Amino acid sequence: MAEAIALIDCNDFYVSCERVFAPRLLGRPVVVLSNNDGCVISRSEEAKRLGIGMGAPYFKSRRVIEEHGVAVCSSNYELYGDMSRRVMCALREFAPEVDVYSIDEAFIRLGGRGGRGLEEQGLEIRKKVRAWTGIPVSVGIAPTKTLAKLAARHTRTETKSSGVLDLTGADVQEAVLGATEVREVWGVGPSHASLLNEAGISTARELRDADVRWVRRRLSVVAARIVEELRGVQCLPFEECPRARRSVTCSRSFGELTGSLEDLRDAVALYAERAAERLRRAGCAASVVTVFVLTDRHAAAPQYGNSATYELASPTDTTGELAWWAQRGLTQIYRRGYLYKKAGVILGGLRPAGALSMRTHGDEQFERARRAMRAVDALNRRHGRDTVRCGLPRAPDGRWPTKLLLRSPRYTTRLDEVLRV
DNA sequence: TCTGGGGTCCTAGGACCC
DNA sequence: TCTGGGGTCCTAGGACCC
Repeated sequence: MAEAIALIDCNDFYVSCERVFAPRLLGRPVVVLSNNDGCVISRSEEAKRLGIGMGAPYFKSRRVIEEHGVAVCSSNYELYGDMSRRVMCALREFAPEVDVYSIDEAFIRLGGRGGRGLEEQGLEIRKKVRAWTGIPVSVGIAPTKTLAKLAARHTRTETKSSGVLDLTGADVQEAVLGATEVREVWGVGPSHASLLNEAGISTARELRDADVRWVRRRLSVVAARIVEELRGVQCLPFEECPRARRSVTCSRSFGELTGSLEDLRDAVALYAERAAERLRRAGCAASVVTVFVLTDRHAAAPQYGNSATYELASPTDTTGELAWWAQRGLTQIYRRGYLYKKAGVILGGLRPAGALSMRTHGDEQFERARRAMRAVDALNRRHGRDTVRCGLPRAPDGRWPTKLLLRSPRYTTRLDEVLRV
């Protein structure tokens, strides 16, 4: 049996995570909101049927949510991240190499295993992941990643479906591609979809059969690769090892607007700290620091947005140094008289932190700072985030605790929040 | 009143070089 | 009359993903 690629896609992932620990949410419409309870970012099937849009502002769906008694959860990324790790662990039982694509999706390779068919293997994966983690998944099986994505999506939207679709056969490919709109193809966004539609290409099958040179010219090389992938030619490699990160961002919209530099300083200090923590967890050091501020683009008030970027003489992974540059940038770009909605810190020029020993050698101050970071990280890992903080924040948790009024307990990662029976 | 956060890659155009 | 040709690097902005 020829090798095939399977995409395992968790259904309505954030909602499903909430349901694992709160069975009262089963069978009823549920949505999960973004930070500040701003947008709907995950919906149960029941909620989708009520017409609640993906990414739609919460306040716009509020009426339908109240009318139909939709359960509403603030996002709980600690829980989702941990559940994701469990799902990926389960998948490793089926294939040694798992290509983790996002928090709720992964590719694995499927071959002939003891003569069992691909669909049968897909059903077993689905059953086991469900049993071990409580998360329902869809499985798409095909010769390429793009076709596997298409298969998983198709089986999820079909009303009578086993949750598994084997798209390796020519006939089933023909039928499914013909029934899939081009804008549903992975990598085709709204802009490319309307361009393709104008050219008379409206289904995935028509895109597959389009002139690849024309697609290359009018869209991009990425789009040309999609065409090849739809034809069954592998262009997107299976990635056994996670690719090296290129940047780390920490940014937030504020619960309320502010015009004060002091407020922005607090926010930027917190974001720099968070970004630096993530940087160290990834085992990286950064040599480029960017800080940005933005006003509320939805407001009628005067708009302003700016950023400052610094290239560091030598890379670092210490919070103090990174935060210093972020503050310096903030001083540069801050303008009085505007009401700010959002700020953020981006760390770039990433490289493995191991190479820092070059710099450490002979730089005692830097060496001390790095030892301090290791100690701080260890304490925070052991006793919970923000047990130790860097610098002197005005408020223990920043000025704007992100609004998370409806967040569920972090069942799997906080001892004081475990499920009580 | 109320619109998230974190990423990647590609392209076009300008600056600059020989 | 008649203005080369080819290359690299950088950046901003666009498009897409979840």
